[in-house]
Amino acid sequence: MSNAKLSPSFYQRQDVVTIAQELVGKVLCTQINGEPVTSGIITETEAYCGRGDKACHANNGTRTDRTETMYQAGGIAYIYLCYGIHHLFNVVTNVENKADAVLIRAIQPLDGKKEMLQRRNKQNINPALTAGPGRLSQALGITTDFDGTVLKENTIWIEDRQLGSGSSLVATERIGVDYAGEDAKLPWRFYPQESNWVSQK
DNA sequence: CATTTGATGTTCT
DNA sequence: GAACATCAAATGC
Repeated sequence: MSNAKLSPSFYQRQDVVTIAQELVGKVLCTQINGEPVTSGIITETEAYCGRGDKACHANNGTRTDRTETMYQAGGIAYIYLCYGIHHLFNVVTNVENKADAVLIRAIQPLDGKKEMLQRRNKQNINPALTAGPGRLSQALGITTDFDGTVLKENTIWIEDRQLGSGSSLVATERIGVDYAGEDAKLPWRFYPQESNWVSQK
């Protein structure tokens, strides 16, 4: 059962925080415009809940053209532009009209390292290549063009390669959400204790 | 080293 | 206009 793609039933569970924890160690893969597959181990995630979490774009039933994607059933990509420059990749979870999502903040490169270096205009493989939500999206060729894409092969998908869990997960406050008041303190950011591939240390 | 700043688009006031 | 789930380059020690 290695290389199993995660199925809709994985994403459509109710507890976005559990899903965020389980996504760490899974493998995010992309194949953009017929280019070689690029992939990496997910090393950092954050959970966002559409109900009672002020840090979430779709909190409190806020529906805009941008957040409409998050209200769809789990198992699709929610990608939006941050600070006018960076494409941030999220996995939509839960069922239709429950706007939960998991932000992927960092990966560790596996396949297609050459393509990732080209897309990032870098010479060497180090955490600056893919550790950070804007960085990994650029490395994998993810743009807002793929907002709402179903997570399946030949574009964007996630595999469970049964990689040993390695070290235990650390839970901390989320990054860059100070504006959310009390909700900014929720320990909904997860990464492996011993990984160097996280967005800040 | 740390801190500041410029880039840049979408959403909300 | 201001703020924003950011990054890289420039500036200041």
